[in-house]
Amino acid sequence: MKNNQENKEVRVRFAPSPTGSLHIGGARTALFNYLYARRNNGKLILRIEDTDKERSKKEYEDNIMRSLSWLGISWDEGPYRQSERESIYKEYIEKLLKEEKAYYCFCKKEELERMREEQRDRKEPPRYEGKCLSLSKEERERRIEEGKEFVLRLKIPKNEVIEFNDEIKGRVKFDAKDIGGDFVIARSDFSPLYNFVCAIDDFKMQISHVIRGEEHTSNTPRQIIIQKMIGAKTPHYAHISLILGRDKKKLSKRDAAVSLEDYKNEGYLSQAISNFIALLGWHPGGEREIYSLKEMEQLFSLKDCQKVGAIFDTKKLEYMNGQYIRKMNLDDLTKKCIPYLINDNLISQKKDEKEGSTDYKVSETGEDMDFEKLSSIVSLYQERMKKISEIKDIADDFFKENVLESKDILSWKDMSKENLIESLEKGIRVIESVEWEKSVLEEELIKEANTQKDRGRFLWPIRAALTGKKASASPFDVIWVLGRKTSLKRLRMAINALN
RNA sequence: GGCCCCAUCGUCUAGUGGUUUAGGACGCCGGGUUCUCAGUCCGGUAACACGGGUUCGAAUCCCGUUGGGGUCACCA
Repeated sequence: MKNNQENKEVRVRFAPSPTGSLHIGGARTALFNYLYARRNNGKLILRIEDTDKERSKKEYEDNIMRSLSWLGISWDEGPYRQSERESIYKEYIEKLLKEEKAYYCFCKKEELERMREEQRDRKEPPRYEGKCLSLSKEERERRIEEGKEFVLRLKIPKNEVIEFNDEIKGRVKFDAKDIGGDFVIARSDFSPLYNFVCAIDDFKMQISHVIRGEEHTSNTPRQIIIQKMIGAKTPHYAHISLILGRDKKKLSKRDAAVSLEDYKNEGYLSQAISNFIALLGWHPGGEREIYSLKEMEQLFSLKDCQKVGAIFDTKKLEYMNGQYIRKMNLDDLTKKCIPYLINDNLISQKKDEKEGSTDYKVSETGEDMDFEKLSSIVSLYQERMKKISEIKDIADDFFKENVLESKDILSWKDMSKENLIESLEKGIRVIESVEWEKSVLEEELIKEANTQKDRGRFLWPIRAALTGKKASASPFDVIWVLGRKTSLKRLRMAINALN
């Protein structure tokens, strides 16, 4: 006999089907389950719903688990795979058949489709009317003998109202006659279908709370019926509102980036993603909106979940990601930036044949570059990045031989060629003679800039010559990071370009 | 179409009958800092879908209308 303690244990599950990579919606469902388990000292079970053998792929299963881990979601049990539990389902199918709660159906697909169309035309809800229910035992056996294709259907009790208390939506009622008739629970090879395995597994795994997307609301009465038939207790249900695309429809593959891995690759931080998607449909109240996973684990409650779908707005995600990037320590940020620089062939990792602090090589110049230098480059853009991937575009000039694609970039307001050259030459003189100390460098450059009628006349050409960009970090920072030698070289190249 | 669910600024939301001239955040606009772009600081724009009730009082409760979403497979 189970004691109360055991009955009260919170057990939730995340049950993805491995037919695609983990996407934003699935990630949020997983997150809510995880948070709920943590908040209530419960367990999270990972269950792979791979009953569709055609569409299920191992690579997707791997992707899902990888993405969950990346997000910081860990599970306490599993992964269980439904493909490995077929004997359990078979047992129940046979039991139901024996008790005549399920039956064989030999109707052809085309036949059924025609029937559904007719029902639709008559403006009736499409449902299976139970044609094969009346087949005699002999007839049934004869057809099986003949090798006729069949499926197994569940005998749905008529005139019954299935009611459940949704933890988010409140009381939800379904009329048994509205759930589509005697639905199919297994194919002819006895391989079971979703609603059936889901109900069995939630029971077998003693799931206390089923937290899943709203699209499953209408499956709930079917699963409750099955649970009743096998004498299982129904778990609590909570259907969370959907994440919508810009078109206000369920977020789907059609929407730009939906796979979590895409976001990871673009340089979103997992903390930013979990924070952001959690707040899409959940809010603990008040005006705060930056929460760590740990904090959310303490605060999460189904009561604070929104009933309405939320549009996925990338702008705010970007903002939030920028916030998290700014909060990172520089070494960690640099480590995250390096793969993007390598991938863009701006730098390469040196084979560690020799001892030494130089770990990287600049592809274009062949120059060595150590981690410290890289992090000083990254530091200039920590406040400017929204996504890590931006580093390769925003800071590429640090890894190039010639940054000046066009001399046009050098001009500032109405300055003449002579004026520009003059500014660049002044810059060269300051850099050549100044004591190599960042504060002194900045001081001297500003002093020089202040002799102009506007500082831009001095600073813009220099910064442009140094970076080849309209937008960048300040010339002081750039010179300091670039170093005296490279800075002078670039300024001279700019003068040459003007002449 | 049947069934189910829902409805506060463009978006995410706070708000659970009076403390609200409806608060915050993103976005957008303007300004300060500034050679540029960011960042940062300051300010502004903008919403209770509509109509009936209930009540001394409704964004908050009830009903209806409209609108939106979900779902109706031998997918999950």
